[in-house]
Amino acid sequence: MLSQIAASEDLVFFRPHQFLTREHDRPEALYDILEGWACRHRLLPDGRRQITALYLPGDLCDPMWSLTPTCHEPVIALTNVRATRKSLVDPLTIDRQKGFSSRLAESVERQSNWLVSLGRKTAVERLAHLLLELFERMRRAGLAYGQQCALPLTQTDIADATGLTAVHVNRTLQSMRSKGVLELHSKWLRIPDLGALRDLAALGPHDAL
Amino acid sequence: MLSQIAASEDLVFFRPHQFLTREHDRPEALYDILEGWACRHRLLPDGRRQITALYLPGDLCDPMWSLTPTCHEPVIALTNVRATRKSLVDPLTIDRQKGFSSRLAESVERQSNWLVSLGRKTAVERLAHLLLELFERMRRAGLAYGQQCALPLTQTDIADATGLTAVHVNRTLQSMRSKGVLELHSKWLRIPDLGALRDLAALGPHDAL
DNA sequence: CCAGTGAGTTAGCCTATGTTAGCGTCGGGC
DNA sequence: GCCCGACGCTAACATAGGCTAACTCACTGG
Repeated sequence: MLSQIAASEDLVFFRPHQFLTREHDRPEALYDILEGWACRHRLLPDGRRQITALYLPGDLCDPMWSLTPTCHEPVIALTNVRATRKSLVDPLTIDRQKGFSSRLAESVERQSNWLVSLGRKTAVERLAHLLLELFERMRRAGLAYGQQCALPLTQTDIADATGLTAVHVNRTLQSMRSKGVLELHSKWLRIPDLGALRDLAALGPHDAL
Repeated sequence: MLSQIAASEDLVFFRPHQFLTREHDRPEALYDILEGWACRHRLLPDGRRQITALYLPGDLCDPMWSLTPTCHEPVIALTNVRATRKSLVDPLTIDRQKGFSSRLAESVERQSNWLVSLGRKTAVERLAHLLLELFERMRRAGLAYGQQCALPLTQTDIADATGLTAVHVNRTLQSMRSKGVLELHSKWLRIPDLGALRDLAALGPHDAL
């Protein structure tokens, strides 16, 4: 039930629902994801759940831990995850990490984007925004093939990331699919018309993904 | 990427709606607010608006600019603001600033709290949460008097911070007022029963404010 | 083989919240 | 004194999205 033994000093594996980081841990290491997806989330006392960040292959989870004395939100695997563990013992090693500060900046900006999405966007806009973001991140990670990529989230995961219910995510995805702006079957996403999806996402002219 | 706050400090003033920082500026200075309130926000193409951070006296706006190459969201004054301008000059020593990293950490954590609030909480919970947070911050800044403090936001501002409409904020505040959990008239907040308000805010057992 | 589980799907009903519109008050500028 | 624009407030109506509950498929394990 706890994490499996590392195959080598740095390499670690996790199964779905396993914790990479527990709440209130003092952050001692960051995980660089090689394969699989993970998320950071929060549970309200009555069980409502909000996913506050998604981690894809190539992501560090979470760069924000380098800023805070304690992890206020747990990180869990959504799929099988293979990662390398980067010790935080010496903060300077992290600062020297190649690309660390740009990853941190991206992470902070994405959090703002999500805030706007959750606060002011409709279901269609939130889904379009999320799926575009994820596709773009997969593309940058070299994991997109043309207009397609893997998307190993359940509809419940998507609901918890977008602040909707799973039922409504289903309804909304159906309707988007029937309009031909996206396809999403069996953990596989295809975006026939990127421009159309962007229009649906209510992005500002300067919003990057 | 990290920048130092230079020794030189200028006193500056802003009027309501004036920009402290414009979108897409390269951040050259942070403002330490001495008096008045400000916010960071974002506008969607059709005019919907989301406030992504609030700045009270004693706050630095925005510590996050030290992480990003460009300000992706404008900061504007909500009231008259008096602040000192801290120039960002030397890229290596910002973390020497007294209290800077803890301010940054708080700012990052608050952003997560808001994300959960916008994604999963009801109107009552969001308002309770926001007002508690603001009261607590005012208290820490030495600006609360017993169970009261100034709260110079319009109901429209509150709506844009909580992802609700001004009309619904009004309705909900009325109902909370009639239940005796808070009073909010003429820019002045009173919280007769802090515990009751906390219960309404759907906070986790470990959520600080 | 069967039972159990997780995921996607659909339907019907329900309510929290949005929308629109209008009213009254206040304070500032002229 | 008189506008005029913010702002708070209310009411009537509209709807996006929540809630509950089934049913279907895999898939898994015994």
